[in-house]
Amino acid sequence: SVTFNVLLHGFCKQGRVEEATSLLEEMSGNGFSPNRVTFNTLINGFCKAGEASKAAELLEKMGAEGFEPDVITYNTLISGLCRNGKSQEARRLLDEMVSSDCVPDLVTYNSLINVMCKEGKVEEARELFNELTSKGYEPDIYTHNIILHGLCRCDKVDAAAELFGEMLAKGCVPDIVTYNVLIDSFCREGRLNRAMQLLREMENKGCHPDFITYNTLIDGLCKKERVQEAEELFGEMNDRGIMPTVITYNSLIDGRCNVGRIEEATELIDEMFLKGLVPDKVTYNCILKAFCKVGNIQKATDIIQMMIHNGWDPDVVTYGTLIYGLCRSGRYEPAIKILRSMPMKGMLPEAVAYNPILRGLCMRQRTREAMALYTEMLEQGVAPT
RNA sequence: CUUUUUCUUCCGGAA
Repeated sequence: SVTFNVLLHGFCKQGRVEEATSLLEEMSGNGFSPNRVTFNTLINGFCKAGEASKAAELLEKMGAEGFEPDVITYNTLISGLCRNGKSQEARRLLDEMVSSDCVPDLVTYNSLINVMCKEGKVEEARELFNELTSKGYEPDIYTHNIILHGLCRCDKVDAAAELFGEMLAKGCVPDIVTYNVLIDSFCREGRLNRAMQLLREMENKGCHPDFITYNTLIDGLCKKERVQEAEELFGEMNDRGIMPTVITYNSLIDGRCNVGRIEEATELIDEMFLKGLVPDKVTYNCILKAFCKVGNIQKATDIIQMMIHNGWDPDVVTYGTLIYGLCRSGRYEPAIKILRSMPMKGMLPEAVAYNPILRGLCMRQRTREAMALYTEMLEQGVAPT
């Protein structure tokens, strides 16, 4: 059954949880009995696929088949529920975990610290981090990376630098994630040269950059409109045999678009297909935005068609962008029409979708229509920004 | 054999 669990894990890692589930059912019919690891694997699979409720159902089923959840089960669900925005349920599970004498381990604490950071409660996270030692746990590389990332993301760069120093002093060796976090942080601060320097530093320390390192730097350079340097780095990445991902291309595409190289950006889509990479919604949304900005509604519509043709449903961002584009071209009626069609596609327009229309109407002395639309927006329960 | 950390479009947060 170890072999079978490995197989299930493989399916889950590829996001094919449904297939994993049916495979399990099939095997159960043939007399195979799942163990705790089997359940843990599937619970994790559902969590990662964004189906937290199905994961919770599996917990029930697991109990019904006589398996008590263990630390790993709880850890998986706690982080999974939080990722899916169900932190109150996670809280409940944590209590259940403690009351059922299942002792939280370092992984549990790392998850909790991470959630606190993601919720913007970095101070609270730091407190828990400091309490770890007295609880008998030594913060590991995960703990440090989580806190470092949390501090960087809320611009507490000095605190982050200090922690990094402490980390080194304690003999905790920075790993590739640590470097990636720091490089990203430098990029966001606009200190691109420092970020590039860190890339070379990590190599000297024997830590080899991976695709995330390059993606981070390429995106950072693109955001600063240093697209040519980003392209050079992209070349370096290829030379070293590090395969680009969809995210690499999305960054480059967005970068080229933002410096007005829309045609060249579009060419990258073809290149992606040649490399076996499948452009995603983000890819199309980037190009769409570029055409909208220059008021080319025809090309904008074309790209949406291409997106649909390749099997992607336009999302809120797509619609928001198109509405923005139509407004820029003064075409308010079609913009409003699209806005109104959104609920039929199962999407509730947010304020972002209304804003360009409202702004445009106001600037064109069509305040009355703007007010009517604004009232309508409030009636739909959309919060103004 | 299973659980925790890092990268892309829109928005938000802060001002």
